[in-house]
Amino acid sequence: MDRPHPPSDRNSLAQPASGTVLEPQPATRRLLLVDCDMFFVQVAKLEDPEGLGREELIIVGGRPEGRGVVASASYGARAYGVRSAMPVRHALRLCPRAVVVPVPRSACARVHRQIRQTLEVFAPIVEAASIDEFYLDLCGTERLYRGEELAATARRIQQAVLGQTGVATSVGGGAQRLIAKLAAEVAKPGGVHVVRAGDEAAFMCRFQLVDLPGVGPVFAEKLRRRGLRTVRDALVYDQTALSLWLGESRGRWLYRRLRGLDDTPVKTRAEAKSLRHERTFAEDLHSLDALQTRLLQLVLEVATELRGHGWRARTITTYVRDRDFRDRQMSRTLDEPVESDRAIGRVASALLRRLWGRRPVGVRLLGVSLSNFVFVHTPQQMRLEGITAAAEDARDRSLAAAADRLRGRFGKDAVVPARIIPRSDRREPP
DNA sequence: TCTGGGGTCCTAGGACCC
DNA sequence: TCTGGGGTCCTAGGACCC
Repeated sequence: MDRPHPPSDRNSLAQPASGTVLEPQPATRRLLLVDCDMFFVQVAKLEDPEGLGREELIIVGGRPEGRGVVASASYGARAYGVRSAMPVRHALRLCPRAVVVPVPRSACARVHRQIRQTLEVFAPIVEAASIDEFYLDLCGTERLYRGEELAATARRIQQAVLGQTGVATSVGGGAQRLIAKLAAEVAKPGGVHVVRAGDEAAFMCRFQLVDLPGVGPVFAEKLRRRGLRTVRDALVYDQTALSLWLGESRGRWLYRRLRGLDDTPVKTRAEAKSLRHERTFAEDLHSLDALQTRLLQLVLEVATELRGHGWRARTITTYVRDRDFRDRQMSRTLDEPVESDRAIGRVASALLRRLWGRRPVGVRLLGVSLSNFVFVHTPQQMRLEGITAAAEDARDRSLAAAADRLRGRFGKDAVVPARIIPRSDRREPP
């Protein structure tokens, strides 16, 4: 992913450390970004070809009466001014005839996998940057494609995705991820745009600073206060000036980005680093009891997903968004990773109690996040019995596994524990 | 207009260790 | 009495992305 703060600025020409294998690198990379157009809307239509498939005005997001926002809108609805992240209520005022449907999550995940499989036929490295974006590195395919123009390859890939999954895409191409990403924006909707090596600097000059991935509203405002709105405005400053003003790492990052310099590799994605489940309530919750009840459901959801991956987690985070939109969180890292509803629930619940104690005001959103994962089959460090108490034991784990099996057979509401948290907290986690 | 849900990465201070 | 330097881990907050 493109990041505002790259961890290092390694010179790509630097000699590798001894022992690393030298791989021949082509002079310029051939990268593509395949971006699905209004992905959620397309998937919703594919799922319901006779109903939604015939509609023109579609908003995918929360319920019309709830607190949801627009996740994706059809081009018809966008013509009325509907945009992503806009509250659904507001969107419906702009476009009252629009049909509102929830995000079809499982179908999106399925279509995502189908698209990836299609792309893997064309490129040795496919990186899913999000649910609807894929970077392709066509390294080593020069002979296979017999010198075919990158734009022609891109069009064949586009056709294959459409033919095999029914999803229309826009494709950007170039020698850097940043360039491919911006080229895909230019290509929308449904086109292909490739920037030739050497044309990057000129290509960048057509953008506003806020168009650059990694420049969000806060950073854009800071730049605007200096009178900088476009890439062209900012190009007159050298790296020293930008670093003095923005700090070393951010200054260097912006300097390179303005010029289209980006040697971030395309890599197959590693496993997720965190999992979270959260809920925004239709009405703010005003009591710890009510929050604890909702917390248990979230713990159940996120813990089930954790076990589905075959992972355990060491870090548990409970977070809230207060009624005034202030976000707060507390986390706890255990000495040993856990996976059971009971162990995770005990920690999450204790954290919630502390959050509430510090600021007992109405809560609009509650969430539980798990991170610091360990594979279940990774050998655990020996524990000194009697010195530290385990956060969970074999019984907790087998109970959780049994509940997972029942939910797998009879649905997710088949087993709902009456009480994950013991009334007396005699067994504090270590 | 009143702001979802699921992610990633960065910063900065403090604890702790050598 | 006045006080090193570097590294890692944990915690809380925040920007940003789709």
